[in-house]
Amino acid sequence: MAKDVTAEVQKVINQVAEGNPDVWQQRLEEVAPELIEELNTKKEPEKGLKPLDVAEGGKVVMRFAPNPNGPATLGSARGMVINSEYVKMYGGDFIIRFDDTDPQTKRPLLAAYEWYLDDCQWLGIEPDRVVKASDRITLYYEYARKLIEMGHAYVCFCEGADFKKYKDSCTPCPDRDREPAENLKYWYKMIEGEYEEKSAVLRIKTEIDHKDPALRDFGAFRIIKDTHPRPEVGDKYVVWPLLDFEGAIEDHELGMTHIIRGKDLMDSEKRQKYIYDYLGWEYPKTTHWGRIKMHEFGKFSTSALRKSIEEGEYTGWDDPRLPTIRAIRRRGIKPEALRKFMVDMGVGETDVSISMDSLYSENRKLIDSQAKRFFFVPDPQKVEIIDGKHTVATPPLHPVENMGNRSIEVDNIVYISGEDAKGLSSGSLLRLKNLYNIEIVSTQPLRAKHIGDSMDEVREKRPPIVQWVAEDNMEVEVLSPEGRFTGLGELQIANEIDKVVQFERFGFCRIDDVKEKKVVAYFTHK
RNA sequence: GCUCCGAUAGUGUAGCACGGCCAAUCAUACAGGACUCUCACUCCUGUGACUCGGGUUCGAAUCCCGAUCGGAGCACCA
Repeated sequence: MAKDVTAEVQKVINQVAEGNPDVWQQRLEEVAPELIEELNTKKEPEKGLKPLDVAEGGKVVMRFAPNPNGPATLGSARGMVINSEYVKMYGGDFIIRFDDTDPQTKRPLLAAYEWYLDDCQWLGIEPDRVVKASDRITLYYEYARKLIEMGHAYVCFCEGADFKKYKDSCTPCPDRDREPAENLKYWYKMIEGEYEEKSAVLRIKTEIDHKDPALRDFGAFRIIKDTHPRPEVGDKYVVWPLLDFEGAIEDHELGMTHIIRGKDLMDSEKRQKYIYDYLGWEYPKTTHWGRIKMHEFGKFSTSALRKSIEEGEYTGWDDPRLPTIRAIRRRGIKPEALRKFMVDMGVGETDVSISMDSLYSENRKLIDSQAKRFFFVPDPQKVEIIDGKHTVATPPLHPVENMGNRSIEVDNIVYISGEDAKGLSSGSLLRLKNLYNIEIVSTQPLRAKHIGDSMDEVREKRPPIVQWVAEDNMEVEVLSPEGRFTGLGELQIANEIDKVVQFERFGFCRIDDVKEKKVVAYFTHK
């Protein structure tokens, strides 16, 4: 019977394949014109984030769970933005959870807790709840006790290397089959501090002969006798949960519906599912994303960076050479630009190596109409204008927006950039932007004569139009990801503290600090 | 060694669950042009990709198998 249907269908298909498409088109028009319409309407590509697997009208609880052992990076921004964006889409709660359960190798930085919240706020995100794992250690102990009693966890006294041998050969370690009551006794001794670091571990029983070695009896708690940096916690505890355990318990306790995390934690999920099964919980829905690397910034680890900062190689966590949110902020990038950048990147499992170009472009569009224009001359070269008379130049503060003009007094000395001075020779013409035209008469030293004011001449002869700075000026230092530029700038820059301006033909900068005759600016982008 | 992922223009992304709307989307980059007293902004035009090999099918970016390449886990890190 079913065979007949297949044959019949095949016959029709062959017929269709043989026929002239135009004929079929006509037939379709006769039979079902509405389908033609459907054929012609293109599928609209969906904008923004892909939908999440959420029940109709259902809410969502999602989290961003950093270890505050350093400041938030651009990678962190992805977690903050995407998670909060989903919560905004579906409604629900966004939770920040500090996974600060390692006072030793990933020791939290006390200030970083605040930094994270501050950066989050800057991004326009209000967390509905903030949780610190280090406040909830006893909660984890409770579940540990339960699992021991159920026979799903045991205290293991093996040395690390020994346990690895057992694991690699799918052999239970000598401690694995002990009675729960006995395990419980050892567990209490553990948390009371009777054992030394590394001498005992609480393990979750999975399957010691699982084909994936990553899933065999994983560690849940270990002993660390370091003091926790948070004074509220201090040295209250000597037994600390590992991420797989802490995260598993918290994701359930906090009612997480969806988790987005790095794909390096895929196995972590498989391990955690044992705990969920034992406790009869339902695992949240998960999505993974790949690693994100920024072209412009090399690889860096938080601990290595911390060292470099302490040694003075970087000015701090907001050094413009670093991919931290604090650095991006200091450079004057707008939070909207960063958000859009992250949303456009989406959530994919491929590791991405992205360049900051898109972010810069996005930001440029946002700030271009607001940024006042000024002259800044890097690597300044003095030019004497032999017949230069006292003049006041009045360049507009913005080429299209009506922001008024600045005024610059000039006598017979100007400075142009080393780059612009490079190609000059006797007879070269130059337009000093918004001032007048000059002709070079000697290069060593640089001298020029005034040859007219009109733009007509400029349009005709097309000399380079360059920015310049008068004799009465300010020293300007620009800190950028590529290094440090020093030069001269016009006096009015001093009024723009904390603003993003454009140094014409140089790039956008945020004026960070103004002292007597000296300005420090952070380079935003070109 | 064992185990898991992934692969679309220079970069990032859409399309893949359900094969024909795909001579493949959008952004950025790059090139050319318009505008402009900035190399900014804006506008126009152009460049540029389905990793490879088999298979299934009338038809494959989409399904299947293999290879290659890349990433990750097997921690008393997160």
